[in-house]
Amino acid sequence: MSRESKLTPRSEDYNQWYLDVIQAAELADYSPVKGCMVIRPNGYALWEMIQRQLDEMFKDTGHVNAYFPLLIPESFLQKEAEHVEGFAPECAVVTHGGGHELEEPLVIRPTSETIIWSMYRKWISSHRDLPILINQWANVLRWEMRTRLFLRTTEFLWQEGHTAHATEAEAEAETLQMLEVYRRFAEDYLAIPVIPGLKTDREKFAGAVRTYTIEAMMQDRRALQAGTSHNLGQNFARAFDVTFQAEDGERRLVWATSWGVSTRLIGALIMCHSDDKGLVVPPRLAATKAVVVPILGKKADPERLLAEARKVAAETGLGRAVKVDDRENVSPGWKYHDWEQRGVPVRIELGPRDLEQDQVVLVRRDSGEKIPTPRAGLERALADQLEGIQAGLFERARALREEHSYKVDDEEGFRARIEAPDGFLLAHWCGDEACEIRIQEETKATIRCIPLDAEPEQGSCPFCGKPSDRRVVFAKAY
RNA sequence: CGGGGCGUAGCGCAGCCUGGUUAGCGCGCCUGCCUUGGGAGCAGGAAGUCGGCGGUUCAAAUCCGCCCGCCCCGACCA
Repeated sequence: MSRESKLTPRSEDYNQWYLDVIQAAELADYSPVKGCMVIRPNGYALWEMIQRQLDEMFKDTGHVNAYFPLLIPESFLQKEAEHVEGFAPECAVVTHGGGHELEEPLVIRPTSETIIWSMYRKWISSHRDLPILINQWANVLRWEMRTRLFLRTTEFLWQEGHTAHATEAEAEAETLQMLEVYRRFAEDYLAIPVIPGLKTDREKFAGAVRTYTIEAMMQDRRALQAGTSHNLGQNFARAFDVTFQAEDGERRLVWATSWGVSTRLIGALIMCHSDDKGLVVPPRLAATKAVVVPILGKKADPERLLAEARKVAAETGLGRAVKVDDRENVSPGWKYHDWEQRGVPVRIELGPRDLEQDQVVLVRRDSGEKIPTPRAGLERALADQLEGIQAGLFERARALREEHSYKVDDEEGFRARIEAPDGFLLAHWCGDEACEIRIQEETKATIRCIPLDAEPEQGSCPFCGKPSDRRVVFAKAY
């Protein structure tokens, strides 16, 4: 029996459980610098899968990748009023280089709008130069007061798309298109159901006209913003004087969007699917989709068993995504726990008895179900199980969200519901920021978004009683 | 920045209150034997600036002071 220390149960301390899962799966480690983290190979593999898929989706929608520099002249940040107000406090500033104090301090990018729009000014002169559809994969740095692995770290990896358009309508269409790309990615690959919606002015990006978001519910029923897409209007074009000559000969300001997702998605993935045994990775995102565990022992010729295990791996048709655990110094039971902690979707057991019966035993990470499977039909059976897991994880997460989404119509009901164990509160809101602030101060709940598919419905704000024509999503958030 | 907790071997901890030879324990690690269908067993072994600096003392992991770091909880944010 095990004498290993187990993970803190989710039910006991969700936050500690989250940290335990990360450690047990070797996803990340703390760096010597406060607030920064080292993304270990297992964690980086998840990021690579995210990158690979999203990059395809970006390119399918006409975008190209480029790279803009890490260092930005401090003055650039100050060109857009709201933007500077939003980011100045959390910027790290380089003041020295080459042993001398710099003439102008350089800010380490907290986001790249300013450096990019300073370049767009050079690149755009005619309507024929538009649209510009650029994305970049990069690191950014924000001096956060409080950090949490993956969810909020001082430095993080992300992608930021920055597009320039001739018309407002085109920019809005782009903003919504990318939100939809994010929604599809989150649901089809991360298996995380999300609510696409509009942020309130209070919650929107500093410098944006409108911010759209996809909001997800974690297993502790708190909300997590998983991606954002901004319609920047002409704010940055104005700040950096970026104009183009239209067909009619007139010079006009360019319309802009930006959109991004970050390594925070890995945090979402962990908090959405994992369990008391450790990480659970949706098959489509798993670099290792299956692992063959040979049951070595005296009952069968170990050499032969190992050779068969390797054959089984080949029979899965998974290529690099299947591993054979041929370690001889640890028991099969140890290996089971080891791979479960790492979230590998399917374990393939192969022992002497299986060998006799020309079969393997598939074990699902999500349910623990053991499925004896003939060798002959392995590839197909395994593919089916992987699909089943992918769909099952999404469905389970969706069910949890539905179960914990409540319509509330009065202040008392609102206050009662928002106390632990929380959930999404679908309530009317008058649209007044003062009311929004008051609700946050008194209940800790924020408006996560105004869902895009919200049906028009007459009602009244549960706090001030003023009329409202649609429900919004309130929740406690990460 | 406030509140709480913690710093002793790679990890988790005991020892500290009541100072006293070579600072312990579990896991992990190394070697060998033996095992292997849910975290095996035996034997041997390596591994420590006790977070740092200063003070008290014949003597400090232990008492006192200052400092540093990290984690968790809150206010800001993706």
